[in-house]
Amino acid sequence: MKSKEIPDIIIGRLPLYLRALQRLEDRGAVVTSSQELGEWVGISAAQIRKDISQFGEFGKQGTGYNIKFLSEKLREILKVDRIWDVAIIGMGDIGHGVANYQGFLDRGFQVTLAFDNNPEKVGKKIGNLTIQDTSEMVAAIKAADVKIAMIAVPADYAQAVADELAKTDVHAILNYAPICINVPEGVRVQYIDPATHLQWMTYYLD
Amino acid sequence: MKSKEIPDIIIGRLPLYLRALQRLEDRGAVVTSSQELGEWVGISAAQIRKDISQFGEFGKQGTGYNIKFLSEKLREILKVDRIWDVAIIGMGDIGHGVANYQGFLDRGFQVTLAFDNNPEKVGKKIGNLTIQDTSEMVAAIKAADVKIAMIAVPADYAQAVADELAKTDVHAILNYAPICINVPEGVRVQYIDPATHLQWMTYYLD
DNA sequence: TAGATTGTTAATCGATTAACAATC
DNA sequence: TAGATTGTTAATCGATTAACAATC
Repeated sequence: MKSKEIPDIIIGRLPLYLRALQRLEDRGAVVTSSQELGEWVGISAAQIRKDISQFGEFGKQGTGYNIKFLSEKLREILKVDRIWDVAIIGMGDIGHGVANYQGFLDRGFQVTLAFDNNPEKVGKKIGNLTIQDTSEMVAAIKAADVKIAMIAVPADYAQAVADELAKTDVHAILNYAPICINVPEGVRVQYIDPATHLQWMTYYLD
Repeated sequence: MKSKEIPDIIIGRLPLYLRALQRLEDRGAVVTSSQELGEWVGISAAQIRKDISQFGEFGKQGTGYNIKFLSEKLREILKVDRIWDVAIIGMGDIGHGVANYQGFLDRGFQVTLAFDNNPEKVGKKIGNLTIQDTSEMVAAIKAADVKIAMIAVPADYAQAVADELAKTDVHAILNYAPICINVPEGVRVQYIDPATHLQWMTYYLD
């Protein structure tokens, strides 16, 4: 058991390893090596061994890693050996897409609350989810003890939503609004902005 | 004019600067400083100055950066001083969401081609976009001289789509499928996988 | 035993920060 | 001129890679 803090950049790679392991397992593989896993995720074998070894000795010399065992360990480390409830704020196109997204459940998440401030949308159902008014957000999130939220409102409202979320126990925010938000100490934010990703690549086009 | 290669990580920050500058401009600001811009994007002032200075001397000592001027320069550097045509492959929920996304046009992109291999979807319209059969993809992308594609098919088909795209002039791929794809030298790939982002944060939750 | 692959250390590489002269 | 802020250099910090003993 290490007590020193693990660099955030290493934490960020674990989900990629887990994702690849799950695919290897689906294919019926039982063991893998840092070499093979590295090819699947596009990361050097040395780095994968170093990353994994931060958390324990999960491999066997001469053999490699047992896929099921390592997956389990990674799920425990990342705390996705359970299902987390997630709230979405903003039920426009993006919010709808995310609410319908089928890829969450087997990776540790389910959307259980949805909010919008448009009275025409409030009360509508998406699957078995009923859209609530944003004015009820803080109370509903507190009551459900939700820790994770996704912001899918226009950029101009994202900071206001983040400020409201600060009144709850939400400590992880996935922000789809194309703007950097300020949050209290201890709250993590991740950003998804397709235009930003595309602009990163056009630099290299001719 | 510098001839040495600019680190990719710096290129990746330029879109964030540009995004913040556009918001500052919307607010009516005329000049900004590395200090202020840094607060908007969550990056140190020193780093912003260093990043920007890789490309020229765009600021004025004692004054800061003219927002309009710097935006223009960044758009030129990133080559988003034009509109790029983009193709989407896979018209499920994600593909639909991306096709309808309103945030592309004023940041340099427009979706002009959409493909799916489901005969029931082929021929349907999304806005003024008609879904074509994936079998026509290579020919259509070549004919339209499209350089950017977004993959929104299930994980099991993503590599096959990438292999087809390798036959075209597409050199930038935004991959929504939760899998790492192999592409030829010179082709760039960016990934968007919300579950991966969420799993990065659950580590820190309790 | 021989072959393979881990876990770990030391060396390399690259990125960030601090500091300040230049100058608007 | 005095104050402010850039552009840039040198110092620090951290991450990646290479190499290999340990061991399955």
